[in-house]
Amino acid sequence: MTRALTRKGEATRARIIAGAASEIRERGVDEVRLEDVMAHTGTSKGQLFHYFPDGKEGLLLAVAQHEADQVLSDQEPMLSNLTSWPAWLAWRDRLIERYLAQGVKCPLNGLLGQTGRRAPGAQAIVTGLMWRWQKAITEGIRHMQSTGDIDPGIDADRAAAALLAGIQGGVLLLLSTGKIDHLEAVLDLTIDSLRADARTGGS
Amino acid sequence: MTRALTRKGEATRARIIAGAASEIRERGVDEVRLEDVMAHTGTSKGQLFHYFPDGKEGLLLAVAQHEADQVLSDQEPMLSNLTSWPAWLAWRDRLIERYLAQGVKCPLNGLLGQTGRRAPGAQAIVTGLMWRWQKAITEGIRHMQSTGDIDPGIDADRAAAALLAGIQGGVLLLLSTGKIDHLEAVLDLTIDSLRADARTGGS
DNA sequence: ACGAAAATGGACCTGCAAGTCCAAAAACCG
DNA sequence: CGGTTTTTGGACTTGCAGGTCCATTTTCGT
Repeated sequence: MTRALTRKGEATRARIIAGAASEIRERGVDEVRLEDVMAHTGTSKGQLFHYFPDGKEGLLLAVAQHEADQVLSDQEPMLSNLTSWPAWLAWRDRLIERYLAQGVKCPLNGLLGQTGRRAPGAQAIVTGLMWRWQKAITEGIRHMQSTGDIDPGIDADRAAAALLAGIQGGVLLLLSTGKIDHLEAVLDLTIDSLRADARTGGS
Repeated sequence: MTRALTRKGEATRARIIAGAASEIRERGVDEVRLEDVMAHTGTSKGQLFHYFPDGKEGLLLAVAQHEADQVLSDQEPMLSNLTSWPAWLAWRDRLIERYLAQGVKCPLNGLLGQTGRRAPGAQAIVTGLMWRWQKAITEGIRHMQSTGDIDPGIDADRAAAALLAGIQGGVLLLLSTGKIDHLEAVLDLTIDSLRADARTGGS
């Protein structure tokens, strides 16, 4: 196979991805020229096309994957341990804190709308991210149902879908308005609603 | 003033905006060249820059405003008449129907992420759209509270913020995954939650 | 009808950013 | 070590899309 990557090469490749990702978060996909990436990572055009033969498209794809992974790992270990109400609140706090800190510089912003159009494969990456994300939430709900903290009658998948959508919309509105209020409202009200269902036994 | 626009001119200008909007919905902002707009609307380059002296940026801004208005007017008259539970469900159905029909060709997709970066003013347009949208929902909730159909104890603005975020996220996920499930789940569960609060009197 | 202002068509210019190419340097491996 | 492969630098090419310009036609107001 053509699988040949020196240790140094591996490092350079990683540096390019990380640098490009950072640059894109800062300025947006279509404001970032390959030249910017070169300057920011101390590389040459030859290197870019050496490690990403498909040019910008290939690079964007790699960046998209990098960012998608980051989004989830930033929520760990909370996201994978939604096993009690305090754990849910800790996860909530982590989300708020994270998005508040990053403000407008959101990797999702780049991934969706922008990268998605150019690189067809990026669509798949986003879909995969959402799927994994929702799956984690679903498992959290199921666990709470198994312990009786959430009414077993509700459809865990459907509830997770709604919560995930709320989060995405909250982040979107954070990007548009600069205010975190929507994200907060969604998280608090949705989680409250899950707790309420347990109390009232609403089917 | 330089305010001079013949009847014919007005028509041409409108045709350009409508055509550009359609083209952008179809292929995305950065896939649409001025040449495409010209071909699609039967206009010349001279006309484009005659009606939009700021070039592509100005045109995009006009398109953004056009699309933003469309988003809300598409929800009328339901959105402004959220005065009973059947009315809420009718609104819900209209939303589902509308977004199901338009599928991936979403004006918001163009407005956010893409137009937003290029034209600073587009950000303001999106913010304005969200604000008006949320205001309409808030008023719906307040009305239901006044008739006792929703518990007066809940924060109408906060609930509306959460619902709006859910809708945005639902649409976003529709764009990513092609499935309407998230939007449906958000609408149904959120509205159900509002009704439940009325029954249980949960504060 | 007629002069002024607006509308239209399209040739032309220009800058820029992606992509190509190759030659030199460094790393790898037995 | 020495041959081979990878890595690197950067000059050069190319295509294209946005923007400029102006000559011509149409519309408008009186």
